[in-house]
Amino acid sequence: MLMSQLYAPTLRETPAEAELVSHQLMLRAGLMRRSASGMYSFLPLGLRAVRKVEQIIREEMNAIGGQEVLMPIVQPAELWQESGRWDDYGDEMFRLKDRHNRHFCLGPTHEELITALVRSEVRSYRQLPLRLYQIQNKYRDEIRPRFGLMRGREFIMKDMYSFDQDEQGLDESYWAAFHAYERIFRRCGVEAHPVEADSGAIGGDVTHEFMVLAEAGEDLVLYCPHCGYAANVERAQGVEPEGEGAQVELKELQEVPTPHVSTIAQVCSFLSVQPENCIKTLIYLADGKPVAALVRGDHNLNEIKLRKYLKCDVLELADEETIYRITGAPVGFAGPVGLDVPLYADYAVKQMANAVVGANKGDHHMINANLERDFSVTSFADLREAQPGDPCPRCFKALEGARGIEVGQVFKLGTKYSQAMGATFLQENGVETPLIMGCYGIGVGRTVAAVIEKNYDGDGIIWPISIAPYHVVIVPVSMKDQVQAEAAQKLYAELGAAGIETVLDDRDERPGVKFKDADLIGFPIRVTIGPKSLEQGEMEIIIRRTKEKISVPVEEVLTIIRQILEDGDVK
RNA sequence: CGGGGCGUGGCGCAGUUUGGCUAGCGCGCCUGCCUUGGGAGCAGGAGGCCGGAGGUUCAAAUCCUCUCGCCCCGACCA
Repeated sequence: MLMSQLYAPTLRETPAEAELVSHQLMLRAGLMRRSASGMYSFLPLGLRAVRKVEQIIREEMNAIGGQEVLMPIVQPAELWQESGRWDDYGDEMFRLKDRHNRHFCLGPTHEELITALVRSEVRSYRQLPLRLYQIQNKYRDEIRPRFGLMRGREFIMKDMYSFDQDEQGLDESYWAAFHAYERIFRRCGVEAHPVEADSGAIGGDVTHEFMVLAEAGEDLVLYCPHCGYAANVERAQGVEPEGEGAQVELKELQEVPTPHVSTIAQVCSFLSVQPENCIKTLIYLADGKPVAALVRGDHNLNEIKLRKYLKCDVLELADEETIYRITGAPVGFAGPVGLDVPLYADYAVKQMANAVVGANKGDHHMINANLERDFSVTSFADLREAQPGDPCPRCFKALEGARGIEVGQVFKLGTKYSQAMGATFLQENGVETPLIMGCYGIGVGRTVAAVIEKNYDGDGIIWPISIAPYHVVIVPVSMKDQVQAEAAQKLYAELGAAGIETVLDDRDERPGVKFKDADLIGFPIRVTIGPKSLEQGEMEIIIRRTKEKISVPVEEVLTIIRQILEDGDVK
């Protein structure tokens, strides 16, 4: 490709719309342009990187017996009504109607479609296992799209679905995908750590997310450097503490006026106490029934844990009116003492003494509240959001925290969809059974963004060879010098013939401009052709990642480049 | 959805408070000269219904109303 022809509009200045480095660089290097909030057009360079990632994914999916299909983006409402997700999915689903007033959505994922596709064709255990995947656009009307490709409303996703006849088969599919994912991300040039996760709206129990650790990540990962436990904060388990906590003298329960003091922070500063001595009382509606959840003032409740513990479908914070009805006080003054709803407390509450709590009375709190003496709870459970420093649930050493970009997730779905949608098969013994499913996603664009987020410097992107849009850029210092131009053309032809993806920067620009663009776009290898070295029969090979410069005799350039590409990245 | 901010040539911005003359600046773009090892220099030039609609006024980028788009923070933590 000739640089003079390549549609790669680079920008000298950083566009105001981008905050994340990867986002800025993708715009500056001319990989993509925004078309609407959360939606992007890929330009040639960006698309080539995307295609490379896709190709790696294809190879690894095929290697575990995956077969590629392509399903429509527009999906009929009926299928989603069958699974119950037409209502569950909410505002995040792009919905539309056709001219006959029939309802459709733009697929946010494809469990329903694939299940419908398979149920009419798979009849027998002899057709299993079946692993189908596609690489397709997905649509989610995100509440707040941001960070370029990190959280878009339209995005490219690889999604595989497995169908097995039993749990063991599912297990095999799951771990096959798991290990394929490890290979995929490694080949793309990033470390992605598998962490235990919550399955969210997709459903299922066993699931791992693959996280690229980066400050820009939207998720918090807790991991144990000692035993290797790693989990998304949504999932990370707490540990039930042993013993009763410190023995201290129980002081007298006392009501104190706290005018206009409703948040933990306000209470602490008003009463000169620490958040860890306060109990937060949160009133929830679990499937419509009021419950109270207690956590220590410096802890956050993990709603996912509470919902699971209560085994309820809908869990939401109670509205002001309900709170007033239940506690007899406006929002901000709820407390466990005398509260007549089921009370569920996080383990940490068990060890508290002389705590500050809401008084269930406007503008009042109580101090020196104590468990059993002043109030009792229905049960204790692991309800709080784990945080760095908490004990590891496996080995009890301190957990550490890191931010992560979720580039992939694998789920064991079980029979959630096959059951709801009647996707069954006949077992060997003739019994009709729902298919056992798994699903496995990779965010393609997000992977590209994550790779950049982990591979850049002050000059621009540093592509790993495996997904670089092009491998080599040839930069003659001056195209007007016949000798250089001819040498450049010759090398360009040679590299092309050798199957090396090369761009020749044939623009009549000053060398500085060409070097800057080459660095910004991030070609792994640059060959500079200048008058001085050429006189000595040499060219310069510059490694983008290390800035290492090697002078090489002209006739050896191809060989050396080949070798560099074969050796892969030096990290 | 709540809060904050921003929409002015392709990009980055000034001008808006206190309405006023041909709406500026840097970069980029075009032509020519010159230059060619890290985003050169000189000269000339093109390009803007100031997001859109309505209104106030002798006069609106500027004031008022409505609207659209984009960015950031937050979204129930009592």
